[in-house]
Amino acid sequence: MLESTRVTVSTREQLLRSAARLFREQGFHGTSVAEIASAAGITKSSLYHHFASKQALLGEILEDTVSRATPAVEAIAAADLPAAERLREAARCHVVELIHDQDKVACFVEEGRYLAPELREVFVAKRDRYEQSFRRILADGVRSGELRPVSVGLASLAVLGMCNSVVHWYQSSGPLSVETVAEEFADLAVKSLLREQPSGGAEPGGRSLVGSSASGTVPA
Amino acid sequence: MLESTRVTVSTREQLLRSAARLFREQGFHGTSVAEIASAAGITKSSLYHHFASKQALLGEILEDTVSRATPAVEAIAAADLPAAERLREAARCHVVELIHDQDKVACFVEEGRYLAPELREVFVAKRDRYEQSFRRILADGVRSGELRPVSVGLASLAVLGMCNSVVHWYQSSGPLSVETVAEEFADLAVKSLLREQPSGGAEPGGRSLVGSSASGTVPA
DNA sequence: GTCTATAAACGGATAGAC
DNA sequence: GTCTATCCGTTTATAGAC
Repeated sequence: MLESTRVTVSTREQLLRSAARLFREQGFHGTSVAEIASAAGITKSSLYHHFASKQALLGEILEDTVSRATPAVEAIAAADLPAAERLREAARCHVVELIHDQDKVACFVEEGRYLAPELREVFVAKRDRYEQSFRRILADGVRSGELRPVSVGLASLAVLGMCNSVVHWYQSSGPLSVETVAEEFADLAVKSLLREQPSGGAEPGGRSLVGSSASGTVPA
Repeated sequence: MLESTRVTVSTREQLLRSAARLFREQGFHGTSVAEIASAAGITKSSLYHHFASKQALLGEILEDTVSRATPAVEAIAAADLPAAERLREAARCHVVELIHDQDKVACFVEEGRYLAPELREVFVAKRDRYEQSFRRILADGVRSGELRPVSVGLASLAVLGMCNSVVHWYQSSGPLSVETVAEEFADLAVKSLLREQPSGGAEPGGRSLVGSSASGTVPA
């Protein structure tokens, strides 16, 4: 590390980024190797010097994603905190990571199913391990009575499905900050499962002064 | 209607069903016209007698879906009921319809973005109109104070994202009934947004006898 | 590490016979 | 309505020069 911050990126990483963006926009099968190479500023043939196949490109995008996200949620799941707080933090972390590298995560969520059988097996195992952290938190919360006695399997899929959907509409150029979205979604996840509301004491049917809390409209 | 129940299906409808199944499994761009025709028991050329293009096939799948689902949720949104009850019913209805024609709805959720620009404009407008029913219910609930003062835009996307995710993992051959999933998800949606929990009075930190309420494990 | 050239297969779509 | 045969552009991937 002789240089302070590297702004240039290796051709290899540039190819991964271009591929992730195009796979997200057009789908894995809707994107040609030539397009990826062109977006990275080289020819199709040169791409094959860096990656053995289009499949290998997708595989590495998914690997990048899961290897970065898994340690973070596993640490949260293992923390010495009430389940509701761990759930909030895990959901928040999930959304933040998702937006941080939106193209690659979108590939993880949407295009992972197009991996060839051999690679897909590994992918599914790693995805399951990631999701296991959420199931663990929910199971803890249900066992302790902190959370409602829901089906842990269903509720985990619901929370993850809700959070993952952010990848389809969030635009960093839009009015909503990463933190706003992450905290709102984490809040929805926790409140949907909490046994007791730490209520302010307002009566049912009471009025609210607020019509819509967040500032802007949400892009389609 | 001289015959009681038609078990045979027109070639045209058979093509739509085959296309929806294959688009769902392999993606729009990952499916060839020849595969669709073959799955319906005819040749590629014969398919072009029924549909002008692969795009037209996708367009009609989406049209089928939206034209069946929209009236149902619009009736619910307009009903003279508390917002929380309308939300529960709309979410339940959404999940039931989604599972009822899972292949076509999966195309609606996942493959609609691959429509050619002209057709996509119509598609997006119809999808927005569908989602508008959810926003309307949520806005009513927030205005009346029945629901928490959340951002209606964000919360609608959260609820729909959560419900739509069912399309990715539900298997009718699995242990979970349509009704179980629909009611659990509707419950999560309502509880995430309700201002006051109609609580049974258990104390926070209390114990539950139930580890996991639904019967079986959930498929990956 | 990048290029030009090319292989070999597959894609959507059409022509025209029956 | 379905077929066989075909057009022709595009696809993934490779060979081999620089």
